Amino acid sequence: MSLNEAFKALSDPTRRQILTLLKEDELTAGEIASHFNMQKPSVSHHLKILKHASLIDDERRGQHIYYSLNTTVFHELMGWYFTFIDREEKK
Amino acid sequence: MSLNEAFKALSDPTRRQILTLLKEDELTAGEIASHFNMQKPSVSHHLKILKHASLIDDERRGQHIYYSLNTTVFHELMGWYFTFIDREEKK
DNA sequence: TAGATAGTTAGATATATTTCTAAATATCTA
DNA sequence: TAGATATTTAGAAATATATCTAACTATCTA
Repeated sequence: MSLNEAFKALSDPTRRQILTLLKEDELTAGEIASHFNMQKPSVSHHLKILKHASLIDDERRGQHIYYSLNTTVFHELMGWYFTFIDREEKK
Repeated sequence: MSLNEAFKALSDPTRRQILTLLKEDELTAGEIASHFNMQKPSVSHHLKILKHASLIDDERRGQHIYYSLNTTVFHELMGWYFTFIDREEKK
């Protein structure tokens, strides 16, 4: 999965806030939605984009779907940013 | 300037490539534009967005405007990402 | 199996973004 | 100062994105 999707996914403030919520612990779709002033289908759409970018994982347990952070891509993104910081030391 | 602008600016592949070009050295608007299959006004628009997000600086020298990286916001973004990676060590 | 609860999908609409062409501004040089 | 070069601004068109409501799917429980 290209970082392209991740950069796109991270460009929306709602999606970044969802990730921030998931830093603490996994949450169900409903719990996530309850944090926002937005209808559930809209939140569901954001979750889909985050999942597509591999920034989160989902797992159904009974009636609920639990979402959790997947940090693999965060590491890759850090690597990308690091190439910009890194060059300063070479000067 | 909020990181919001930076995240938005970074969501476009052309803009990320402009930043990558500027890792090597400062470049004029024309030099940057010559790397893309796109008219100059479109590149100029991307430069404006990067500048607005404080990801680059510009400086006119005679007829040319030189663009260069401004790494301050890169550091701030790294900090944001780090809060996601960091929590893994706490487990 | 019917009803309730959790969540997604579909489709519409409003807004934002990307790109283009044409025109304007800034600087240099003969 | 006129013409050439570098770059941006303005405005239009096409595409993408975010959000909503209505309807659908999945699971649980009485």
